[in-house]
Amino acid sequence: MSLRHAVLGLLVDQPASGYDLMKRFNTSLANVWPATQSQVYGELARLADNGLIDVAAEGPRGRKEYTLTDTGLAELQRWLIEDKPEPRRSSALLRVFFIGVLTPEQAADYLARAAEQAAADQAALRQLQDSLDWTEPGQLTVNGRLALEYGLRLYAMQEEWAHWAAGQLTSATD
Amino acid sequence: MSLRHAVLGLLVDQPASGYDLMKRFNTSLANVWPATQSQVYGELARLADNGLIDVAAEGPRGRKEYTLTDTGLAELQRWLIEDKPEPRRSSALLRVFFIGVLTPEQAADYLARAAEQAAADQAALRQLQDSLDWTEPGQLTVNGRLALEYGLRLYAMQEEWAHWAAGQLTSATD
DNA sequence: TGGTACATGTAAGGGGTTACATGATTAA
DNA sequence: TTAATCATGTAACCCCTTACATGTACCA
Repeated sequence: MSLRHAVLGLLVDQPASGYDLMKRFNTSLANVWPATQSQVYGELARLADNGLIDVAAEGPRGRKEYTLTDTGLAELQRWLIEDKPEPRRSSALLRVFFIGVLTPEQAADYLARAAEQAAADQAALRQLQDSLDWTEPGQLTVNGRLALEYGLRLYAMQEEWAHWAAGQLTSATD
Repeated sequence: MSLRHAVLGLLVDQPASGYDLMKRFNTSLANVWPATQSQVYGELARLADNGLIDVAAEGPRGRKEYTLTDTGLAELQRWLIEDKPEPRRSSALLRVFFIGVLTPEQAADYLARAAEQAAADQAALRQLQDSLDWTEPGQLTVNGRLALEYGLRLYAMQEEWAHWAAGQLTSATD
């Protein structure tokens, strides 16, 4: 149930409406925890019911601006420290498991495209890194840099692995 | 919708009952695509309805042994080649984004534990690698090796990153 | 004969995605 | 005045998890 904690985290020090939050989800968290509008509004209602957030102000067009309560902040901290990460599913790895049903040519092509994709993703992240304004300090930018570096390292690893795996397949076919 | 393709993949060249499949999910695919008994039986019924698998034999205790049909194999191959990987969610990265709400000590502790966890996961995978019998060739073992290597590289990267991130935080706090 | 392994299924509830539905405010 | 932006909400459908429910075959 991490959507709830993503919402809480985005409200730390920055009160926002559901509409505002959607923008933050679509920019800062796009590569980390995507969420849809329908999900966010539902979760906001639930969090308010449970006292983890408050409606601090109402504006035009029915705008409701939410703030984090003490209870909400405590829950966010608890989650950060206590909760164990859930088991991960990887459709990419699942494909690798079954790559044997393809012809050697198709398999080689698949791995080549995987390597290209990883390289492209890495380039896109690097561009994002260059485009962001790192001059003004703040929690999101500092921690965003850590997350961004994780992404860069992940894509680099994926690219190297795909090349290695392609080599393994060709040597096995010989 | 990858569960469907996991089931199809596990049935390639190896007819099985739902019970058999559960064993394969809990061993070969445990770290790649976990599935529950209730999911597997439901999916088998749906796949049979859609003609992607057939009941090839019935045994004691109501056992139904399924085989892949030509349509099923074709669908598996199509998925391998055509389908794009879905956007990934990472609760680990989400935590990193919000690590600023912890005290510096708590944050350092969190990253230290993340590094330890990655090291432990890597060690567990290496043990699995050593314990498996690689002598008998077969698609699953060959491709399983590729997937295993991916896991080893991923955990290594996570460990290195956690150490680096811890360094970033301490230098920022100074 | 009694326990373990084999074997299949259903139900309830949570979370996610897509699509639908509606309306107010602002700026050109 | 009209188009873009702001703003919230609901409904249907799919996937996943947990728990419940039932019964058969085999082996010691």
